Amino acid sequence: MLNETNLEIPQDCGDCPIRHRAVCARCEPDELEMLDGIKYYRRFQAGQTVIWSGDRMDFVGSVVTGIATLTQTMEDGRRQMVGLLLPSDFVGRPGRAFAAYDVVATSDIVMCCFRKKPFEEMMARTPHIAQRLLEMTLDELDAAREWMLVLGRKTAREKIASLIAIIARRDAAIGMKGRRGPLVVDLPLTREAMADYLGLTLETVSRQISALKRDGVISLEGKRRVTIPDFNRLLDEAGDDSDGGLPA
Amino acid sequence: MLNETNLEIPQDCGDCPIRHRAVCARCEPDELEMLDGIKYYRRFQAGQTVIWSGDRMDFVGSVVTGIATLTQTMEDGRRQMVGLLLPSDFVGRPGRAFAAYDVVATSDIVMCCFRKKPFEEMMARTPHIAQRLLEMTLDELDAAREWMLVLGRKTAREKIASLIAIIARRDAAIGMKGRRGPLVVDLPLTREAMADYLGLTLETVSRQISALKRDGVISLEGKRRVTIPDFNRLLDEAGDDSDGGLPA
DNA sequence: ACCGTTCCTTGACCCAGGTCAAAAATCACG
DNA sequence: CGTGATTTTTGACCTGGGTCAAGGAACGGT
Repeated sequence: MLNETNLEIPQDCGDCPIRHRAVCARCEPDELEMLDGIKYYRRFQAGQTVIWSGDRMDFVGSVVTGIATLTQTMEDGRRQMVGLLLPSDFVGRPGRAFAAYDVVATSDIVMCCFRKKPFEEMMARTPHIAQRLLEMTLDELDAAREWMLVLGRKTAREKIASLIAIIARRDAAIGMKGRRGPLVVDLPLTREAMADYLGLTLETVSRQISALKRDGVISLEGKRRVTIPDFNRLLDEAGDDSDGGLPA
Repeated sequence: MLNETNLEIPQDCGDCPIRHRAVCARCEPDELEMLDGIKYYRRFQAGQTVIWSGDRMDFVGSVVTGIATLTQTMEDGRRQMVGLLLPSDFVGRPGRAFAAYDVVATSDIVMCCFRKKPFEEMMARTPHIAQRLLEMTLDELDAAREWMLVLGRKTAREKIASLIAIIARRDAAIGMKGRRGPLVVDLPLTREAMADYLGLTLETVSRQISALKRDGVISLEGKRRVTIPDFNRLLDEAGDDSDGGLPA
């Protein structure tokens, strides 16, 4: 666990895996070069806390590889995940000095960071960045609202099915690997993290996953790898309109 | 109910009550004048649906007066409110052709609308608008995330206390009326709408309000008017850090 | 003042999911 | 491959909030 994989990965924006999805997606070559000048990479190990809620935040940045979570915690320890950060997702809020949520690395991650001040200045001069950030924020708001429906109105079984469906969709959006036939998805979360995401207990998560497996909606290989023989069946179990599925 | 109060209220942006909080907040006089040229007002009566989810949306706009809600509905009728639109809040998403949620007028409302196309064009040329919209969207995202904690982890009693606290805070932010002493707040929502907001049934909402009254946390005058003798007590019941309250 | 409608309250009962407890599976590491 | 730590599964039981049902209270129209 304590392996020091802190080698810096100096990288050119040109071969960046998230070049076309992150805040910089719309930037012209010259703008990109300026960003290139103020960026630096940071690595975090699985389980590490990137930022504590309430801490001063002197940077913003993008997840380049790996998965992180945004969570809120009440005084008595109840926790709710409020965001799942996949590659290209943005962390931090320009114009805000203190973190509003805990950010935790769920897997080993690499982040592309910018010191807040220079980034804000650059944003003021570069509409392409602000435009892209607005677009991404609107997408996140939509995702948050969909999640409010899940949290407020769905049953435990529907919640699990919804989570698997969402992860499967995002995987598909990125990887575009072998369409047709059964999907295979890696759940990047522990049962406890899923529970925090879904407003459930980890016992209930476990029971409902077992139930979906028993009923043939999914099958498991190990604890984390899920096979989905029929995606529409899964959407049905999630209580979603079955037309909202993958692009055909 | 069918009184035709459809008189247009031609209004100058200069005396607009939401001039300094809406999308136009940052605009310079000349920019404001351009907006003025493409705006028009629409009124809706309490209970009227402004937009149905899935409908083509050819305008965006701001709530000027009154209250509206954003809700999502599942096929079987389960409903979740995902936004509460108060004066100055923005409706619609630039770049999106179809509404993602139902928008319903909870009280009589006046909206300041812009046809989508001209507004988008103007946004591209006017960074002040895009900047303000980004800021507002980030605020909404924060609100949505706070709401995810409420939906996912709070008890029914805490949910009700949270809702009252939030409405009290927003009222205070706008009105800045008589600080000190017991707050008086009008709940702009029916019990059913509160239930849709909180992921509860209306019966549970009613019971919990009665319980908070019985325990002296609030008192009621009629069904909608709430008096809060001790705001910190209310925050406590909401499960919030009691320091997050009103500015002292 | 009466009626119909809408909104709200309260009671009785029940069940989905939480809690507590223990065992099983998996993994890291010597 | 054995040992301890971590994660997951499963069982037994309980409770918060949902469901169903019956009244009340408030309001607008005639």
